[in-house]
Amino acid sequence: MLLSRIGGRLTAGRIVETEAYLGPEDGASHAAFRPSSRWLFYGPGGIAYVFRAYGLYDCLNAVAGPRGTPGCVLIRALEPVAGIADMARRRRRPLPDGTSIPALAALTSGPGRLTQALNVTLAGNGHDLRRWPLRIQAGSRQRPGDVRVSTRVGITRSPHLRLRFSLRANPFVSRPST
DNA sequence: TAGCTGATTGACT
DNA sequence: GTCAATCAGCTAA
Repeated sequence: MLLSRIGGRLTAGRIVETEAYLGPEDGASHAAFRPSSRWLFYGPGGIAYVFRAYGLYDCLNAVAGPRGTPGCVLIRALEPVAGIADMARRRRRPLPDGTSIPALAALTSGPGRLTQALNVTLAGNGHDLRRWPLRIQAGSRQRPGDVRVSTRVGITRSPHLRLRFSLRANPFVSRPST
C-alpha cells in the first residue's frame, strides 16, 4: 500500500506493478548514468527517489536494500483505495459514472499518473517513506504464482532484463506484459 | 552556455 | 498507428 497525505487529503492505493533498477551494472538505472542521484541509491532503503521524465511527469521510486547496496523500485501502477475523488480532481479527469474499472485505472495506472493522483512531486525526493505525508505500508501478501515477471517498460538501456513485477490479471497494471 | 536525452502521457489519424 | 509537449540533469566546449 502507498499512502499520501500530501496537500492535506488522504489518498492511497495498492501497489500492483513495480520495476526494479539495480546499480551501475544495470544500464537503465539512474545509479548508472545520473551521478547527482547516485548517493540516494547507495543510502539506506525506505527513501523516496523522485525524478522527472520527459519534462512532464514525475516518477516515484523506493530505494531498496541496505546502505551501500544500490537499487530501487519504481512504482508503476496502483489500484485506487482511498481519496478517489481527490485523485480524479488532481488528474483533471472527473469520474463520469462513478466507479467503472477503466475510469479508475486511468487515475493511477502509470508512473506519471499515480504521482499526479497522490500529489507526489520532485519535492518528495529524499523523503523517508516510513513517515507521513508519504508512506509505504505492508499490504496483503501475494502468492508467488500471482506475480508476473516480465521485461521493463519504456526503457532504451538494458531492455532485456526481466525486472518488472505485476499482479497477474489485475486491471490496474499499466501495460500488458511481454 | 548550448545542445541533447528520456523509467511518459494524451491527443489525434 | 503517429506525434508533440516540456525540463532536470547530463555532456561538450
